[in-house]
Amino acid sequence: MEAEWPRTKPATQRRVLSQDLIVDTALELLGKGSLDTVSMRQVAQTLGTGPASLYAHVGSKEELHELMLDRLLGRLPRPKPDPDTWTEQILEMARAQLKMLTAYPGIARVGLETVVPAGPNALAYGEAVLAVLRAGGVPDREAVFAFDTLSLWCSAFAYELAAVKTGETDEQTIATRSREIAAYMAARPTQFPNLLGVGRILAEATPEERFEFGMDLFLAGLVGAFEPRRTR
Amino acid sequence: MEAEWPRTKPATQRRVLSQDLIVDTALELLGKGSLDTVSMRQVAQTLGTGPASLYAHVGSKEELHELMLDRLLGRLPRPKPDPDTWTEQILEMARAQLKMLTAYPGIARVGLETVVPAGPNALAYGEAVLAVLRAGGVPDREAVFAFDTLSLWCSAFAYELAAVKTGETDEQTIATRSREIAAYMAARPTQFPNLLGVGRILAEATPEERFEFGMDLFLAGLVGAFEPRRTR
DNA sequence: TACTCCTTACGAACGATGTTCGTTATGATG
DNA sequence: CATCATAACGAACATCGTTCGTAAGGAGTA
Repeated sequence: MEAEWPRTKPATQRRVLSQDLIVDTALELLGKGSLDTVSMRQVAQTLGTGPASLYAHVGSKEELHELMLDRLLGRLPRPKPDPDTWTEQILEMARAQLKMLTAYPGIARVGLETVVPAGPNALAYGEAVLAVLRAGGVPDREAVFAFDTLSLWCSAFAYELAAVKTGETDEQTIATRSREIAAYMAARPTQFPNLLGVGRILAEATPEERFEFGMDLFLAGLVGAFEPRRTR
Repeated sequence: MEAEWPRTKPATQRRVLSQDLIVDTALELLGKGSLDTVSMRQVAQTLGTGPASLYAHVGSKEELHELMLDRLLGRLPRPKPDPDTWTEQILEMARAQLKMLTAYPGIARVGLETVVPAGPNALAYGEAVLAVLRAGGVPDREAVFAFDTLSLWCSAFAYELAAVKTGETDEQTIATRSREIAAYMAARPTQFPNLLGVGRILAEATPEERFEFGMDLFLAGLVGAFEPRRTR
């Protein structure tokens, strides 16, 4: 039995990295942390290597983040357009989008920061939303703008939610702040005649309620915008 | 004439820092850069000192950012509620909010990340918006939710715009990407029957158009939500 | 005036980040 | 079997937020 000769290079054979593997690992990390925990070093360490190794498959951290978002967008449902139920289809798609964005907290930020979502899945999803809108009779201009508004709304809402989800903003901190605010306003009743009474409505509302309210406004406004006299 | 004796301590007398001065300096930096350029070190260096000196007046970078946002919120107009023109007043306030948020690109992110905006100016502005809404006859619940939706919409839109404004995403990069996307879709016409034709509508639209479209949807939906049969 | 004490200023350092450079090793190609 | 493009990787650089220990200034008191 021979003592092992000290190797100058690691015993394990050369790692086989790939863009898919990196994106997978990054998504796994994102699933249990915020976007900030998905650093080049963390991903590399999870893969048992150093950060420099990733740059052969990914141009930058930003590019990695966009790849992650596109991967997730590929999992969204793309229902077959139905002219009769198009508003419900849009609702369904928006809910799925929000659910996905909050399941991977922090990825919403990528959607907001990416100026032009260029991934194939992003385009396919955009095509799907547009198809439903146009099947519903929404004119070209309104459909495109509505898609734009809808994407922004979902991403923004998910982004706001992510701050709480990831635990980077303590639940107790929120409670403390809310109490401080209430006390601050209560001490100046003449300054806040409106906020004082109704502030708790927002505090007690669930995120789902707030999201649905926005969606209701969006859909009602959209229908009214291109069918202003439907009942006539 | 005597040669100056080398002093062990800096020649300038002790600096007089203050929270206001720090926030002012930070805002000045933000005005000509992104939020990332407003680092503790940059602010300190602009003030001619080290980063540690700031922590006597500001708890953390996050707190500094919130202070900056609150300062800016204090400059927004708070019109006297007018039941006859309340929708125009809301429009005016939203436009002013967007203008401010884009004048200091990157500050919108703070608004999105801050779970509960607690600053006095944030509260005063919320009170003002709520006052206009209620003067217009919007019921309590709808008014509060509408305020929430409106804030999120403005912040999100400004955040998206900031990426372009600060130049951190090159104008040319956008053009290149758009061309790539167009080529990608043109090569797969059966896959993008809807996007292909109307994609350029969005590309050619100005940010103002997109913002106004969202505001139109918002206001139309809001009016319809609590006055569903106004014309009866 | 002399002494004490508390707040502020600040240099230095710690750990972590994204990215680049130069150097190996590997697997395919000729 | 020799060659070579490319992936892997160790080390380093500049930057970041934050903390610690120390020095200095002014206010309050004897």
